[in-house]
Amino acid sequence: MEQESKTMSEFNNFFKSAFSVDNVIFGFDEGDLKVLLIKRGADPFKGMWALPGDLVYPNEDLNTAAVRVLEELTGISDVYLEQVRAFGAVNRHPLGRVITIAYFSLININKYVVTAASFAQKAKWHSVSTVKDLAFDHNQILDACYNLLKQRVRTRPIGFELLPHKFTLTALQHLYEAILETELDKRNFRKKILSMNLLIDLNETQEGVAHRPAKLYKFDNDRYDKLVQDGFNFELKESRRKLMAE
Amino acid sequence: MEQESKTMSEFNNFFKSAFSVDNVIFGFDEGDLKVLLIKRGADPFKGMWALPGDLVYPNEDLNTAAVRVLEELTGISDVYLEQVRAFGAVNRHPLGRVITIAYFSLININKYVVTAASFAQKAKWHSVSTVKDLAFDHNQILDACYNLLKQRVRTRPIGFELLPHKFTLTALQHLYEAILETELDKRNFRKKILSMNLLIDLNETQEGVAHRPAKLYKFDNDRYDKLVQDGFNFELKESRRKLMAE
DNA sequence: TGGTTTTAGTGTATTCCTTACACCTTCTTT
DNA sequence: AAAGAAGGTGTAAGGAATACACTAAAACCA
Repeated sequence: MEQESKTMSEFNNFFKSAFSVDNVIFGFDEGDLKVLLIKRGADPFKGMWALPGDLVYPNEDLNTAAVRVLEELTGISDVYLEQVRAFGAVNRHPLGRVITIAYFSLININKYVVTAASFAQKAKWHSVSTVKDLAFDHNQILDACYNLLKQRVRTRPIGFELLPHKFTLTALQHLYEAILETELDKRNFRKKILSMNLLIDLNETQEGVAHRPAKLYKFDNDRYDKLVQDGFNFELKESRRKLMAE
Repeated sequence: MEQESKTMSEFNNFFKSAFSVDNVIFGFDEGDLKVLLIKRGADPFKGMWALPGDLVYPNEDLNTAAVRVLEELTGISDVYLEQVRAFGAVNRHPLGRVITIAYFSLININKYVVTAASFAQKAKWHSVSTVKDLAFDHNQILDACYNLLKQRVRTRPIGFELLPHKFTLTALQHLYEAILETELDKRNFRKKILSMNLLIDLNETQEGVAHRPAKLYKFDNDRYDKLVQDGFNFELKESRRKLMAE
């Protein structure tokens, strides 16, 4: 939303009420969950970091707009993308009534290419854990998206979307640990993940590491599709806290 | 949304783009999950059943609008209400671009009073399982809300919102069975529910039933609030299907 | 009034999943 | 060839989910 390239009169065309999409684009790098933010070059909130977004064109579906925002900024399409919810507090936008539909998407950070749009908008990856003081209500939006991601990652095998095509089990575990902000037991994690039969052993190993190289796996899309049709429920439990006790 | 009492010129004020809320109001009666629908008295979709909704006023928060729709129609406020998501397909509204934010709410059907608004709009409870051919994209919205309800009811103790203040364990079980469209084992259900210590035994029994009267319980709000603060996770499992086998 | 009807209410054994936990293997580096 | 670093593996114990059947309490009726 709130794209700065629009003139004020174009902007006014969308009012009295306008709607936008904002996209929380997650990536994973250096053992850390990242989010792609852009630095605002114009008021309101000039100079502050914000979620990438845009007003929705009159003849454009919401999902299409979210995909467009992602594609223009990153050059990537065909990724995991899900609507979270609408944010519509009356005063969330200083220039008028704008509600925004929040999306989150998961991309393999290595596929990210700096596009003209992302260059112009000074896009940069930030660690989710340290983000603060975003423009508009974007902190609130980020929180909501991150919470949904935490839930999704437990109940659907979407973590893979954040990794390269080929990955090691340790990388996968680190990803889950970063997202869930918890430590997982190596043996139990592997047992659980492998028991789902959603990984294909590529019979390849890492190269160029200064230790025993790990086996590489890829995600089994075909098998996943079959399981989804059947009502499959991926579930990953956190270490159980004892809460029922009085 | 799409309230018929607006004149065409008032309606036009909201366009080019307008947004509305639609509210899926669930109730429980006669062992059956119900949804409150209104019969449209004007085009578009004149004569068809639709979800209650309205355009959002320029200075009104989305949640406020959803509460207002519920209150005007039913006379009830202060109930469980949650946003589901936005629906914004370009052609979802025949008169122009209108996106809608879907909410669902849970009410005790006995508290429902026929208001002037609900009378004028011919509001009526329908069994969720038999609803079809709603106006606009309202079937799709109902489906999404029902799916979220199924999920919520497993992970949060919100079922109580649909029952009278005092209820029996059998009534509670029937409610869960209706929502989840599955049968539950009586003993296991009671064990699970009671082990959460979220019910207060009122030391009262049913009256006027032609069989052994059941004990009455009420929901323990205070204890629930404490548990929520602590990150409590209510969980109700379905009978486990064997899905991992190849 | 006693028998019939109807729903309420209760316990246990089995199975399966979750958890906790430590050592050997394989590769690189020096 | 020894040290360093991460990879990879199995088992026992505890706890939750499941399956399952009879007795208890009230109203109704003959």
